[in-house]
Amino acid sequence: MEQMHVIQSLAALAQPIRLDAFRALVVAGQAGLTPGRMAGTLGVPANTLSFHLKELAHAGLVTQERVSRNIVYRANFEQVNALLGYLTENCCAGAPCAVNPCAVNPPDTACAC
Amino acid sequence: MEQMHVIQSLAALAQPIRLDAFRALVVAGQAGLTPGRMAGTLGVPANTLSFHLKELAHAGLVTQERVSRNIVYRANFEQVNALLGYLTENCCAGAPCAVNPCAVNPPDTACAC
DNA sequence: CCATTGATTCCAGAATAATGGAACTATGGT
DNA sequence: ACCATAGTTCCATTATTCTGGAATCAATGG
Repeated sequence: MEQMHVIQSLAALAQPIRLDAFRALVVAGQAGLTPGRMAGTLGVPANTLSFHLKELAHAGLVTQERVSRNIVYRANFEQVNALLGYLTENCCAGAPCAVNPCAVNPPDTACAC
Repeated sequence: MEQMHVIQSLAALAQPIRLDAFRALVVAGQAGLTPGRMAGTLGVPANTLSFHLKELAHAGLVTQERVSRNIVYRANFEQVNALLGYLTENCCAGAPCAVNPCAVNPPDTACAC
């Protein structure tokens, strides 16, 4: 995952409406949610929500699938995991440290915690 | 960790200079780095870097300690872990899912993965 | 106490992001 | 073909963030 893409993902999540929407999708899991539903529960105008969902989709954090009249949005968990891993890559130059001992990082990164 | 603070942390990381600086601090670990060093390696004017470091500090992602003429910045790992946990809280409403099986979440959150 | 080095603050211009009204597209029902 | 519903795109306004020159503050050495 390269720098630019990470920035884009972080920026996508760094906005109240988008963070709420994303977290709702995380909770919804495989079932996903439609914009209509989200607009209702989050109390956001449809066009504004659409704008923000596009940001999330563009960052690859959510996927869209049309189902008849509706469009179902789902959180993209792989993308989130990749993002989390990036932040602690090579932490402490390999020395034992305070980062989550259960290793967000894949084994090939230098972090030994 | 509340919503507003999470937004602030994500926004702090969603900027190229700040993400570079933060990752450098993550790698540096307990030793930390001074603004002077970072300005050199990152190729950023001192005042601009200072502005960005303040953003990171304000979000609680880094700490500062004065050591004689220098100020040593260090990454705050606890804060990062809290941030990562927030993103996948209650994922999939408790159903088994694709989120990191090694559980970024503390045990009391519903995610069973 | 003055000079030097390391770092921050002040400021104003430039760039980027967020908002919501109105118009548009797509699907399905009658 | 027509209408209703679900979502998206367009656009202009507003608000926020980024940048770097100049001035300032803090600590040390002569």
